[in-house]
Amino acid sequence: MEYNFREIESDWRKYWAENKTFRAEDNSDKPKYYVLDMFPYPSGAGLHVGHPLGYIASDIYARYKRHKGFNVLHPMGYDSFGLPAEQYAIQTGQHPAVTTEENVTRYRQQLDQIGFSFDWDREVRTSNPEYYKWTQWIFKQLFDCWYNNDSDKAERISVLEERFAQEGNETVNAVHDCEITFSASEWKEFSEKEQRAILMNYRLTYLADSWVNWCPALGTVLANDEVINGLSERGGHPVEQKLMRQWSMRIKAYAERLLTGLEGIDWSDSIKEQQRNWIGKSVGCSVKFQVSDADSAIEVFTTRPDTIFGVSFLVLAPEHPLVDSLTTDEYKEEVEAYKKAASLKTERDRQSDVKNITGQFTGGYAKHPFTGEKVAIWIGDYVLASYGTGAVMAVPCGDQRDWDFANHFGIPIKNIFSDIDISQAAYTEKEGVIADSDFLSGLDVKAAMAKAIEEIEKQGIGKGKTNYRLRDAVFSRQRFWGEPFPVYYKDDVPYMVEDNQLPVELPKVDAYLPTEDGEPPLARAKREDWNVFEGERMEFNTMPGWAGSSWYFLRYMDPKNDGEFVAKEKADYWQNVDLYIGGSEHATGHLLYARFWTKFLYDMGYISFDEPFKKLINQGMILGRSSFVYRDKETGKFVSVSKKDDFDTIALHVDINLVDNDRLDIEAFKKSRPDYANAEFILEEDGTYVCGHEVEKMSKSKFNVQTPDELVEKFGADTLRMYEMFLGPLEQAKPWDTKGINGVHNFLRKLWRLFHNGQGELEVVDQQPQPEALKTLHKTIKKVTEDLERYSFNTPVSAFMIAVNELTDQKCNNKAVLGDLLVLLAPFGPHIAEELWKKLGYTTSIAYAQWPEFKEEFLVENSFDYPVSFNGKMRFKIALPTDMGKEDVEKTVLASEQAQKYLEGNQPKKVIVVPGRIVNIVM
RNA sequence: GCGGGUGUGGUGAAAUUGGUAGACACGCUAGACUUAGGAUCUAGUGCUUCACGGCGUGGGGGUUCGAGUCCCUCCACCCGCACCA
Repeated sequence: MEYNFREIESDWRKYWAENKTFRAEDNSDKPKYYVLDMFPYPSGAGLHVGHPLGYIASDIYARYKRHKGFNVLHPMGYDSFGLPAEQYAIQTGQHPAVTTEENVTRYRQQLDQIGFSFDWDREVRTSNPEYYKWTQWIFKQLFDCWYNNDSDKAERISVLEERFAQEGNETVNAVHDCEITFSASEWKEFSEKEQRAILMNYRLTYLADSWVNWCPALGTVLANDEVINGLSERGGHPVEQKLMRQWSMRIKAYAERLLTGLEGIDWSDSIKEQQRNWIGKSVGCSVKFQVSDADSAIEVFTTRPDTIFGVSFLVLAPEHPLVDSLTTDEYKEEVEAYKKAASLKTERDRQSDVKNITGQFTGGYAKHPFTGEKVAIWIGDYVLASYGTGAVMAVPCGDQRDWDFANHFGIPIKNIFSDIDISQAAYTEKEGVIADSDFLSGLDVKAAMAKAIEEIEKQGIGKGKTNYRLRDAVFSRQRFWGEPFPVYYKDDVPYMVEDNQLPVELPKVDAYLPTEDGEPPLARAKREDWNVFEGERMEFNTMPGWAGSSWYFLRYMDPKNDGEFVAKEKADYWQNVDLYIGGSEHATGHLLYARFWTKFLYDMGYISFDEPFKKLINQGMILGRSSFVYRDKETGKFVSVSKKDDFDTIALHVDINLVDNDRLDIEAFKKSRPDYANAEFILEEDGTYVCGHEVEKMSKSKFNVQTPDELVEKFGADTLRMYEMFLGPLEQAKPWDTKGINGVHNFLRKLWRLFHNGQGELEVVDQQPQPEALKTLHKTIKKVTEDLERYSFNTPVSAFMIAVNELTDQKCNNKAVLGDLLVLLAPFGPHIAEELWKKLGYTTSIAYAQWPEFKEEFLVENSFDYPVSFNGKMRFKIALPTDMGKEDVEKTVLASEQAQKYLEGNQPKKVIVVPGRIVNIVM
């Protein structure tokens, strides 16, 4: 019987589904292991070969862990809220839920044919009301909490209210935006509305007027991680700054913990570094500069308090609130003009205009806090309103931007560094000796910093401070297809919907566009269209894409629980994700938000771990290999690649399905489009048309999309799985190339033949294995096990090929050896492994067969492989027991016949021994 | 500018703690066989040389009996961040 993968694979998939082979138990004596993929957004395009790459790797690992005796949780679901379904809805009027349902069905079909061992009973979809009920509930928890810096965790807002009532807010060490201070009695005097407005400044999710990234083309605001170089991540539309009343998440509260938490998790340096960058911690201090002719003071943030005597001017952001009051009449016009020009610049303009130095003197002066000298106050758009205090003290001798600014405007530069020349550039190194600086003179930079902060604090003009670049995350989207907020308004004050009324479901709307007044689509819903309606109106915004994905890994533990987002005992059993696989594009988005929410839920005692993903692997992107034909502009003929330079041609993408090994299938090409029916060609000498090629991102428009479906049809799922792994290291980006897939397919055929005789009948013997077969087997056990333990998925495939080649040469058909080999192979090619396993006479699925144990004794022989003369050295490759010490190896080798012959009675100069390996004898 | 990563045959890539570089596979060459299957089998395939040999892991230098691997330095490419005070 031939290797009939089609029949085998569909049979086994049916068997697994019917028997729920991969169901994870919530209670088990076995140790748990949680393997998770980043769940996909079910787009209309379906899966291409790049999507399953990570899923295959995680599936291999999950199956491996089952063989190793773990109770494995390996679920899958859909991040099913999102923009494309909504855009489609706007165009066609079809409800996004319908589109989403269709796409999910298609995804499921495609996923199913690859033979994944998901526990589908635990599937989650973020757009299901039973799911987003709990997204809304978590939002409510965040609303009901504030961050206490003293206990360094989130606490209930009721605790805060009590403290306000007892001591006011001055003694409360919270992360907040509250600009006023009040006493206990004042607090009690406030109306409820006033109290709620104040509390809003403390809540972990809050409604406030904030400067947000507004994308007119998408008609919604975006979070910072959704904006790349001033353009929207989706669609690449321009983004502008706009002041809007929006919900935000006070992620800043967790900045320090998000930073330190990175140390304990096993993620790649590059992702950790990206998160560190994004959080952007800088340690320094704040300093107040008294404005000369006014009562006000300008507070600046600096990381170099040691250079305070080098200050020669201050620069404020054009948006700084004090600018207007500082500006003298003389400069009013120029300052206004500058402010206007700055406000017209988009984020993108400002970034691309970095080298252009601009600024404007305000006419105002401040007093240097130590020298009392006059310090000119400028405005400049290189100072960002949103970072620090929106004002900087400029030290041209120690900061290149300040140096450039001073030189450009002819401001004198004071040098406070000993023996450093600053005539050509600023001295930005954080080492050296400070000079000409009163009490700091003679100190090195480090000591001067400490001393400066001490002095600043003593004088009460500032204090040591840590700043983070991380901004609070905007949480509202003016879209339809997202989670509704569990929020209603009464007297324009937001209130939360009661728990027992959740979920607030998406209401029916007549169109998915914003209203004429520019309100979000939900504003179209009538009162009766809402399943919950309270107060004067409901919240019209919806939550962003990352809301549902920030906690979904918890829901898999207890997907059907209607009373809690996850039962405590289930979360305690499963703990955090042991292995998480997905793309690196979520570094500063999903991966950061999920960590934030996990830490919050931990603070609240709902879960007992504060990092969601222990080990993270980022699979590389699979790129497409596009094919091109070259059309002569003059004649319209298609010119083969080697001759294209003789003509004036344009390159056209050609569907890769019409191309095999760069050779164009001319007949199929002619049929592919009516206007190609009479195409003429200029061919190669051998009469074929050879296409050009290029590596690009896989996309429909480039005709370079390879779907897994066709490959499964042609070669089977096992071949596809193993080939995707064989392609190269998981984490590396690589172009898709189907060329080598035959090699993997042939390997599986060869494996099949190993079990069968020439007539195609099963032929295995159940007796004592040959030593050489055992050697091959145990070599493979060692290799595959070690490789999987270090998450290497490509190298085991080669090991299998070597094993099968060797066993074929040995004509091995030993049941015990082949059985163990099948277990090793099962994670990679589960269908063929199951089939052959059954043929060997086993009645239960191979999925839980015990992983074979490596035994060194089968590899070791007490003999010298060969001695070689090597540049005056005698080299032995030996295989000796590893427990034999270096000295014993040396003695044994020297005593050997071969060595004696080489030495001819002389003493060796040196003997170098690597145990279990090689011995060099130097004469 | 800062940070992270990668450089190995025609191609994808292997290579424990430094220990025969190029395993395995694709492709290619020659041959065998056939029940034409994306078959199978045999031999070859880093460069160079008729050969002996020599040279080879981006370039240069170093440590070592021995370096793809460790150290220094330079180069190229990729990714992330970037007037962040």
